[in-house]
Amino acid sequence: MEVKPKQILIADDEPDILEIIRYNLEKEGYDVHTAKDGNEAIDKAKQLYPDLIILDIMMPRKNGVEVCSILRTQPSFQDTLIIFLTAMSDESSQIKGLETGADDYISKPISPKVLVSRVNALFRRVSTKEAGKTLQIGNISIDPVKFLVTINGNEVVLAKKEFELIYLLASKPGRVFLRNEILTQVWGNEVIVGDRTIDVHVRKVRQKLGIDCITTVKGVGYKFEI
Amino acid sequence: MEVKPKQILIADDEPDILEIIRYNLEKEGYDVHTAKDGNEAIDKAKQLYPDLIILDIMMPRKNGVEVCSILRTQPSFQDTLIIFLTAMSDESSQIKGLETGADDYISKPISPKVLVSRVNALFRRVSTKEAGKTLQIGNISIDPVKFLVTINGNEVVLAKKEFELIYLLASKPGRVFLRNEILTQVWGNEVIVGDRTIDVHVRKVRQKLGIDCITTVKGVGYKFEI
DNA sequence: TTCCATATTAACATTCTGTTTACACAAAGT
DNA sequence: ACTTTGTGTAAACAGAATGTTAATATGGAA
Repeated sequence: MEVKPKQILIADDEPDILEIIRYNLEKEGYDVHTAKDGNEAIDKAKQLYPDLIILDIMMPRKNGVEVCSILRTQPSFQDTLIIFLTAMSDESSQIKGLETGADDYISKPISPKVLVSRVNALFRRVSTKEAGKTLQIGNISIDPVKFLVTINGNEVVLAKKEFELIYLLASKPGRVFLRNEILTQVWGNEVIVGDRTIDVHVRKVRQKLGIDCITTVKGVGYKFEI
Repeated sequence: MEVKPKQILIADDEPDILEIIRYNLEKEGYDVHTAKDGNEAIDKAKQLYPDLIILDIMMPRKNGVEVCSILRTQPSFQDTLIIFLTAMSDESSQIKGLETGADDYISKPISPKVLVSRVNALFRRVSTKEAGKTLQIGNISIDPVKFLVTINGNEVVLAKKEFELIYLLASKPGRVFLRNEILTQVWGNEVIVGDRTIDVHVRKVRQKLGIDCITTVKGVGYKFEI
């Protein structure tokens, strides 16, 4: 299975820092996006749904802690990884950061080596338990390795996009995914497709699976449930 | 996910101050409304139900403290954030302000930086505990992530507006929401709809839930209670 | 290249939601 | 009793959102 590079969003008001981080993370094979203040970070986060967000604590237009708590209130960012950048001395923000729901923090001045290893470690930590795993919901299993959906032992073959769609939805059964969210997660954030594209894929999945496990929430999005 | 920008109402009789504040807060991404005296502040507050009200202490036609205590007597403004603007020297009003039920005060002359950070801090304080959470009242649970209302384990599917309505009411069980308040919270303050619109939605919710958890308070509004 | 499956669009059909209209009903005031 | 005011209900409608189908594009494999 072709693995998309992880999307990382970095927010810091110092362009130099931004570039150092970008350089080192892109070298590692990540896709890096940047924002220069808190509000831009929020906007881009909602637009990209990145896998990891790195937030400087001290930023204009909403500091890192604020951005973090705002994002965390939304279901879509409940499980997004967040790392804080803190001034070395500032211990209290470190604590506060972790309280607010950050997954890690990195002290400035930044050592590229530390940065990269922390980021890798974080992805490793979640990937071991989360990603690439066969989902099992009721009598349906979704195996991303074999690229196979099985219902009561019957194998169903899905096309790539169809599979990614059902895999996304099924990764959090019950949770509603906004159309926007689905678009960026499955199609990628630069691709622009028409309104009906999602529907058509949903339809095909429903059709192929034969059972009714994708529910429409009108005006909102879709969710997986049996 | 669509998030409405926070609504802020500012009341001050000096147009310059009004504009400075407006400029800085709009830059932060907030929606700003203004009033030039105490009475206008009250009127606009009741019309907008803003998330935050910034009141100058010295104003014609009811000063800030008066406005604050008047608003605080109404349930609808019990949880609205209020900040006072005070003259630097005037310590007694600061104390009085906090006694009256303000959440913070800012000394004049105003530093945009201080202003913005105080405002952000205030929102952060409340946002961490409030938003996006599953409500649980008695045997009813209202889950905005799954977009689902559950009564004794039975799932009830509501349309978007219906859900937003019940979620608002249930967010403060027992508290009466004025019709106006419901309109601005659920429909938004620019949308104009007819008188019966709320009723019809209330009716549909009652119907779908099957149990009687929305109480009519005639001449006033509705409240959630079991 | 040609073939084939997949992905996307376009056009149209369908469903559902939100809103209004019209009227019934209840409570309170005169 | 009559009027006024406010809410409940049902039906009807417009428009939004989604479903469906077929046609077209795309891209990879033979």
